[in-house]
Amino acid sequence: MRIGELAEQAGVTAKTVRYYESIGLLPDPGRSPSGYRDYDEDASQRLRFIRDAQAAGLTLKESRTILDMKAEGHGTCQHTRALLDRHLADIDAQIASLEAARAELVALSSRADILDPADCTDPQRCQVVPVD
Amino acid sequence: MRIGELAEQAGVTAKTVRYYESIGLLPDPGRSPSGYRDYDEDASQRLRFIRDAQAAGLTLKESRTILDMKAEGHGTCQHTRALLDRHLADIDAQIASLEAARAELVALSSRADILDPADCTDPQRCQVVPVD
DNA sequence: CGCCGGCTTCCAGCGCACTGGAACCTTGAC
DNA sequence: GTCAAGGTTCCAGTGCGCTGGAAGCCGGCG
Repeated sequence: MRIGELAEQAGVTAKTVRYYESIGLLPDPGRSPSGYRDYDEDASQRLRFIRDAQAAGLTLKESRTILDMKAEGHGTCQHTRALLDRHLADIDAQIASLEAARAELVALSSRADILDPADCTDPQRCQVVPVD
Repeated sequence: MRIGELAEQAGVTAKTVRYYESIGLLPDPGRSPSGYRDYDEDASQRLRFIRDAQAAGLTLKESRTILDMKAEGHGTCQHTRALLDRHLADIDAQIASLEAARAELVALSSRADILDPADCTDPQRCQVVPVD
């Protein structure tokens, strides 16, 4: 598949895909005779893993380390194991934080439900809080 | 309390606190006669909310919007409500992503458990994967 | 009294992850 | 043939969230 299709599948832009390639996060793909990049399902999976990992707070560099690990089969080594476990701990901490923030927002939101909706009639008042 | 104590309570640096103040995220605190910033419990809470919100993927600007909202009591307005709900949706999506990434890492980690630990005896081999 | 850690301001720079834009080429539909 | 959509390279710029460092002031201890 071409870069646009790949990018859409993973929910990124073609620019981002080229950027990932430039920093070595995605391997150089094959090229069509005309010079277009040509991707397979592997690339798509790899890209999706990167997105997930990134959502989990890993940097691109860290994602790369893990992907390299996977590729080289060095899963048994102490320090790679430690790296994984550290990230797991990070992720768990992040999930906890997210849930705390979520609770905070839910509280705010339900307070919005209860309070007098009459306050909302004046568009001027709503402008007070800048949304951008 | 002084800036160092506040910072430590929230797990940030004093520099960060001053930076937050400079972008209007924290209100100007009172000052001691000698010019030192003087914080109360409110500031500490606000700072902790910011950290939580940030962990949830909100930008500092968005945190500010929400805090302003809270302060001004404009919780009932349609668009502030929408803002909150949008963030809630974001957070839920992020939790899902985190859990996917978590599963992925757990799988890698447990694979590390199962595989032959004999591979780990040679320190050279472990160097193959750069950790930083 | 000196000293040191912590505070003050101000300004510059940095790392990450893109993003925009110029200039040009390819593909496929009409 | 021509036209738009989408591909190519390369380089510079952007936004976020800090961070470092200089130069100097305050408070408490020995």
